[in-house]
Amino acid sequence: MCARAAIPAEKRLAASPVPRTGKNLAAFRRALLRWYDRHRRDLPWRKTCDPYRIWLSEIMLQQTRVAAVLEHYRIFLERFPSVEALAAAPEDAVLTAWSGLGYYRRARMLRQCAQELVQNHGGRFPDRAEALRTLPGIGRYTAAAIASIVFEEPTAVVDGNVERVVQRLQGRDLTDQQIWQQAQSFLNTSRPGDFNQSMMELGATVCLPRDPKCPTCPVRKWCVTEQSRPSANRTITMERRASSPGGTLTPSSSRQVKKEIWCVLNQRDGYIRLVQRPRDSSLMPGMWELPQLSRKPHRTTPSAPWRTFRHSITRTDFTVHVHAGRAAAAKGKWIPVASIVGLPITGLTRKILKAAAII
DNA sequence: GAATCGTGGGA
DNA sequence: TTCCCAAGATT
Repeated sequence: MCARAAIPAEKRLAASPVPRTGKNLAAFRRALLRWYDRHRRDLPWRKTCDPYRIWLSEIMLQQTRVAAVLEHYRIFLERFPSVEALAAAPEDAVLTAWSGLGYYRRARMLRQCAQELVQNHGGRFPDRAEALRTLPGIGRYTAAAIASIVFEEPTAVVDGNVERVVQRLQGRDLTDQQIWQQAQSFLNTSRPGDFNQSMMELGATVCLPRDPKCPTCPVRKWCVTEQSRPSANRTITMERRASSPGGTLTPSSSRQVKKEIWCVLNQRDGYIRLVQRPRDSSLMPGMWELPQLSRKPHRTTPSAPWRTFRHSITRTDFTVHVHAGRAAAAKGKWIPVASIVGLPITGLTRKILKAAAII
């Protein structure tokens, strides 16, 4: 738990109507926090109260699994140990450290935010969610997460986990507004940061989307969904809310588009041929990748691809044939292999170069 | 409000 | 293999 900041009394005492008695509510909070204290995962951003590190973890974790974040988090902090270091860095350096994590706009806004903090806030983070919310890349969730975890502001977070947990507890569909309201009413205002994390942790490790582990759930006795389950051996999965008001579970289940592409892994004398995506591209702008062929090669040597990868980007499933050798690659630049580590390359490129033992 | 933005892993 | 995602924010 991090140091408490001075929070106005009216906010601390703000009470929303809840469908439980005060006694039940207190027991619910106690049970969840007790479970969190005993079972929470040991994660690096849970060992610090440094707002810079908490902020970085929250941005990296947006739509991204913990396992994918861990290594990037460590390396990013080595490279940019402070807001000042990040603010002073070239954008490409930040993108390089972000390479492979995806959603690269997060990295650019992270740097913009750092610059704004240095220029307008003396390099310090605002301690209230309302103020944090105005910074680049910080939305409603992230603002509340930083404010509650770092500064102990009693404000609830709602992410995908919390949404699912609240819906299950209630056993019915709620609008976004109702979910935020419910989360706020559940909040333990003595330990808001820990309580928020306990709700998310529950969703991430117990109240899973498809196969919730109800028998081990610390708050099952307050859960309408669990109570209505016909048998402990059966699992209830989240039903889709395709067209319900406030429905946010699954955004249009458009099926994946399949595409086949060919690219060239062209090496010579310690150099490799790479091309930079347009700076104004909506997809991975300014990042480097292997030169692509417009269509399947049929007269090249060798004609068979060196290797084939599968890689999905947003809604497109790519089958990527990588051809090795000296195929003419008019586009791109010769890049020294040794300098690739300092270049923002796409996740696919990283995957291929690793498979080729180049990086 | 809907569309968009990456990736790797598990069921 | 295929599908579904995971600690959202922006436009």
